[in-house]
Parts: sequence; structure tokens; C-alpha cells
Amino acid sequence: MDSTKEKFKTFLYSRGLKFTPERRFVLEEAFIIHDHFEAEDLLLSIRRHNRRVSRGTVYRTLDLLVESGLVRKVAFIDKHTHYEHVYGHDHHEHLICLECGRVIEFYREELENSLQDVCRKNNFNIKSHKMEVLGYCKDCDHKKP
Amino acid sequence: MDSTKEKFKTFLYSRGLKFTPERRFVLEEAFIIHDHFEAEDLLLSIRRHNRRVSRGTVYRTLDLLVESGLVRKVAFIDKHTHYEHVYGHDHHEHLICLECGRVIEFYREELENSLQDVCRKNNFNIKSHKMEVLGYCKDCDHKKP
DNA sequence: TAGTCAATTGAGATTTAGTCTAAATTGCAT
DNA sequence: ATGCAATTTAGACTAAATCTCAATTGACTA
Repeated sequence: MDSTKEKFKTFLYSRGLKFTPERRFVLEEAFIIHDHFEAEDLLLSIRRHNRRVSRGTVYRTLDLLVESGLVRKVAFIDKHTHYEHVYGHDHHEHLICLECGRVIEFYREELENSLQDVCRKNNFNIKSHKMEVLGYCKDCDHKKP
Repeated sequence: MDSTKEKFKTFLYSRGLKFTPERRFVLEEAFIIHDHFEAEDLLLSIRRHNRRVSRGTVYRTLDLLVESGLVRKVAFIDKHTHYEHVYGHDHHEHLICLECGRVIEFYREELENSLQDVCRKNNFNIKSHKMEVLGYCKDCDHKKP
């Protein structure tokens, strides 16, 4: 956790940017939340911890966190952008239940390998990817007609 | 092309819905466009063909087309929803260039198989999936610092 | 052919995620 | 302290998408 703070600081300084209290609040909050979150969630969480950061700053800081590699943008279930922190949270894909909205994470080596291979063959310099699998989870499947 | 019209008709009738001229215009236009398109693009195309369909109807009809399986929602590059028609356009994934926005389609059997396997092991009843791979295409890669 | 009624449409208001702007504030270097 | 660039805030703004509701359409039946 402290190491993430250090990393973010280093990232900011390397660009001549400042590690302000507001940016610290956003960073800390992003790492307190263990699930996927939306920008708006984060704003509320911050408020709930009696800290005041404007919406604009939250969005701008999230962009910086993504650029620094500490936070990822992940699956869009619908139309909101979702984020998740990276520390202690390796890359994975998502199964998303259409009924209850549950998100199941998975990682499959061979799948990632295939993808790398495809990119190599297309001379595509891959920066990131995400997979969104929609369907019904075990619990919801038999409820459906 | 006529078969898509028949399929859509059948789908609509099976739900007690009507095959109206407006729905036909949307269907036809969606199959004239060969690339990914956005709802707004479609609206403009329709207008350009001197047909008048309201924005609301376009969105509503696209939803129906997706439900009927004739059209897919695909990769979100940014924040708009993109669509593509299904007929003569098998399932595939997308490489998206961050620089020029080009979309390269690919299909890899083993990747799809891995995914099916993951779903089976998680008792997940898969309905659809999409993969969005971000990076730089061959042409843009060397332009970047 | 007229009457009925649910399905449908269009126009415009509304929502909402996200961006932008301008003025005030902060933080660092001198 | 002073100066200046970076930053923040509040609120205006944008754009995609949805919603509302009155008017229209179209299938069916008498």
C-alpha cells in the first residue's frame, strides 16, 4: 500500500506533476475498494470518509492512475467505465452474469498465449486487452426459462 | 439479405410485434453498412437515403435486432456503443489501434476453445463474449515515441 | 367498411457519464 | 515573501442514450 503511494509519487514527479492531498485521497480510496468500481462510486466513498475532492479531480486522477499502471480500466457491463486497482490483483478476464450482475474472474494461460501470438502475427503492439463474457452464472441459470 | 428480412419478421411475429416500414429501413441500412457502425451513423445513413426514422426508433430497433441475433454489439473503443451485422460476418475478436482507430478482426480457434472450457468449469452458461485488444497497429507503432 | 385496440412512432424533454472552463488556490523554488 | 506553474473547484456544458406521451398505424373483427 505504501509502495503504491511511492510508485504514484515517482510517476508524478517524473512528469513534473505534484503529489497533492486530493490525488492521495483518490489513490487511497481506489486501494481501499476491493472490487470493481466506477468513478462515481469512488467519489461517494471519498465523501463518506469525510474528504472533499471534486468530480473533475476524481476523473483526472483516475486517468493518471491508469497511465501510471496502478489502476486498470476493466469490462464495461453497460455503459459506465469500471476500474480496479492492480496491486495484488493480477491480470484476469471476466464472466459477467446477465441476471444478477455477478462478476467471476478467471485467468487462463493458454488463452493469453493465443492472444499474444495473434498480435505478433498481425504486427500489433499490444498495450492492454479485456474480455467480457456474458451469460448466466450457476445460480441464475436454472431460474431462467 | 432477404433471408435476414424473413428472420427478423419471424422474430417479431413470434413476439406479437410488427414488421413496420421504419423497422425495415433500420434493418436494411444495418446490412448495407459493412463495417462497425454507431447508432448515430445509422441514423445519418438512413436520412441520406431519404428515409425518415426518428432517433428513438433507431435505438429501439437496434435493440430488437440484437435480441433477434441479426446484429451484435461489439467493441467499445471509447464510449459509444458499436454494432455490426451478423450475416456473412462470423464471430471474431478485435484489435483496436489507439492511434488511428483502425479495427483489425481476427479469429483463433484455440482461443475460443479455451474460453468455452473456462465457462464449462465455472458452470457458466455463456451467451456471448467480446474481446477488445488495445495497442498500436503496424503503421502507427513506429510513429510513437 | 367502420370500429377497436394494442403496438408503434416522432418530437422533444430528460438523464447521466464525462469533459471543459475560468477563477481562485496551492505548493515549490528562489 | 514573491512569482509562477500546476492544481482545484463549482458549475456550465456535451453527447449518447432513454423516456414520455400524444398522435398514428395496422391488424383484426363485426
